[in-house]
Amino acid sequence: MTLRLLFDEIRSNIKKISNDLGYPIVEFDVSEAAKPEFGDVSCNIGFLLAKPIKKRPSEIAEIIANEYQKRKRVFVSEVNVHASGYLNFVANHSAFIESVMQSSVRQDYGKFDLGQNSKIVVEHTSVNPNKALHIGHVRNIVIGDTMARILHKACYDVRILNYVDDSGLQVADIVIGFKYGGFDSKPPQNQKFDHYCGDTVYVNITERYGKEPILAEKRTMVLKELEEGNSEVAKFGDEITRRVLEEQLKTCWRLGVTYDCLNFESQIVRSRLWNVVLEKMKSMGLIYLESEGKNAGCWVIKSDSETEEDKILIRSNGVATYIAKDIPYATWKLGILEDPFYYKQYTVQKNGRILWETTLENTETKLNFTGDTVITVIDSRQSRLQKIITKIIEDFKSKGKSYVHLGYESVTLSSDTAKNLNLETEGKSVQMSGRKGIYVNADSVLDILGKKTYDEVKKRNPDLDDALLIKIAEQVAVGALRYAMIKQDLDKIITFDMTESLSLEGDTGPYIQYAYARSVRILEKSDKTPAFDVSFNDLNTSYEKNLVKIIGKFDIQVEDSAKNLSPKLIARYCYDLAVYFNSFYEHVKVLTAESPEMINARLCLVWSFKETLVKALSLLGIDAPYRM
RNA sequence: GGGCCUGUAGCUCAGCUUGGAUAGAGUGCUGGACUUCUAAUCCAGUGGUCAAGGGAUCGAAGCCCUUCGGGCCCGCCA
Repeated sequence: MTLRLLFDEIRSNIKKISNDLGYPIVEFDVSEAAKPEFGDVSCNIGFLLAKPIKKRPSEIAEIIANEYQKRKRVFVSEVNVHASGYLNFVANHSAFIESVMQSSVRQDYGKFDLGQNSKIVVEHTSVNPNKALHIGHVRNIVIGDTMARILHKACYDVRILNYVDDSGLQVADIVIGFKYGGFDSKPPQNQKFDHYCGDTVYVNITERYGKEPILAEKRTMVLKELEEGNSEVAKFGDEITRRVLEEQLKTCWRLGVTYDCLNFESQIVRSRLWNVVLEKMKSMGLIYLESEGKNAGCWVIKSDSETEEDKILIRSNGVATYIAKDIPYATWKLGILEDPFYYKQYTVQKNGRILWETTLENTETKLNFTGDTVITVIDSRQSRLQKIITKIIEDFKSKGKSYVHLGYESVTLSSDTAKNLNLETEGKSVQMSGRKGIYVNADSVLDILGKKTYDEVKKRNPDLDDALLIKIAEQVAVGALRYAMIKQDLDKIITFDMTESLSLEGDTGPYIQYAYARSVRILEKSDKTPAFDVSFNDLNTSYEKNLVKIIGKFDIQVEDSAKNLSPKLIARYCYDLAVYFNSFYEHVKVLTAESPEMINARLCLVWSFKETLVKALSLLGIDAPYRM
């Protein structure tokens, strides 16, 4: 019995009692008690029935409590009425603890069958392949990757996609840099190619457009050639794109992120999927040829409201707009149209997962990366566009809610960090911009964090060899960055400050990892293997009870997080686990407990905690080092 | 002008979906705890007109309306 089973029992009993008493049906809430002194579980049914049956909440709670006493109650030891009107329950300690301990050591603990193996696509990252990933991209990547892991835990069949926009202006810009801007396509020694393209070539070329009209002229031409795909420029563009992509992926893998398939925009364009979608939209009457007004001669999507502008899909000169690349891609992800692609293996990733890529050449390999539901992780500046796509897809599928835009607010740079980039902002934070060179690269942050944690781990663990120190430092650096990017609500702006992000205390990834290392250490120092076939009744301090209770909540957290597409709930859960463990650690001695039985019982609890934490952290993509 | 998001402690944020018990963390500041399973820790104190006003409710940080402050989006660019 985890907490969920306790809730379920109380819920069904109250429902029965209320029904037997002839009360009207109300949507009452059964939830964890707000404070320990109230008990373990609370129910608000008294408040809800107060009006319909004209009794005071506490009076109703009293009646139900009396009735509850008469019923069979296996997992509830006490039913109390609070003067406020709440109905409070105390769990049967021995039954509860026994069940949490047993279930928490199971390999699949925390799993909750919400998805019933239905296919779900998560698309994230999707960074233009002309630059290195900066910390703003990291937020996207971490949200997408974490969500994918949580959905998998909630029994969805998850496919992860990364969309490579290799035919856009940004790629054209660096192609121009190499072809006409005088840049060598070999980066200076020791510099990653993506850093070189983004930090040097891209920033330089966009700056020169104003002064050198010849470069600007080349732009349109290069862009066209990239889309069409047969020219020498297109081949060169493809080569450059792939070199950048490879370096970007290295950063993603460093963060513990993997994918199933890379989708190249150029191929979507060249596959002519757009024409099929267009004809279908015309025949379904989803788009209109405007005959008058400022949009005369354009195919448009009519807006619902009067104030919102219509969205142009095809210009009066017959050329499709940007959104025309997104719509066929969205239909492809949902498997609405016949798949024009073949697939070939890009690489095998570190975790053994094969990464595929789309191709238009017939490789005789047909795979399926579509889903019944598609989640697209894009920052909320794209909300308007995503709303249009969602609407069109709904018209296509008529099934509703199959295309979900998971939006999030952007990452800005604090004024201090901006100052380090020679940018004076008068104390205000500033939006990042790849074009203007205002950003902090993900690799740099990880390197700086890694250096700091390396020194710290070495100081604390002088006995460890260097290779291990480096590994631990990297795990802590990644943990710190991933946690910082995921703990906050999606619609809050994250202001990134380099100095602040180096803090590893308090509500941080390393704090949680540290709790794990402590638990491992206890188990390591004990010469006994914990035996679980005993009674745990003696674990009855508040520190122990709290820890058991939080461990017992894991599957509920997974459910909530998956249902609400809210990855931060798992981050908070990990933090709470660590807080309760640290408190236990300081107040309750394990290895020097009063009896061998007590030592064993507490070792079991530590083991349970360790297993649960490592599973929860893995949903965040954070490794837990055993020493730090 | 329209749309989306946001405003809770000095600072950074939980809580708001689904109204209910004394509004919680981290950080900062003050003080305390290492001969002890790792002090990246723990414990105590400090700190709040939940932006403002109104409404419905027995009851509002939460729901509705208005106002104000902050951010983002609204091209026959991508």
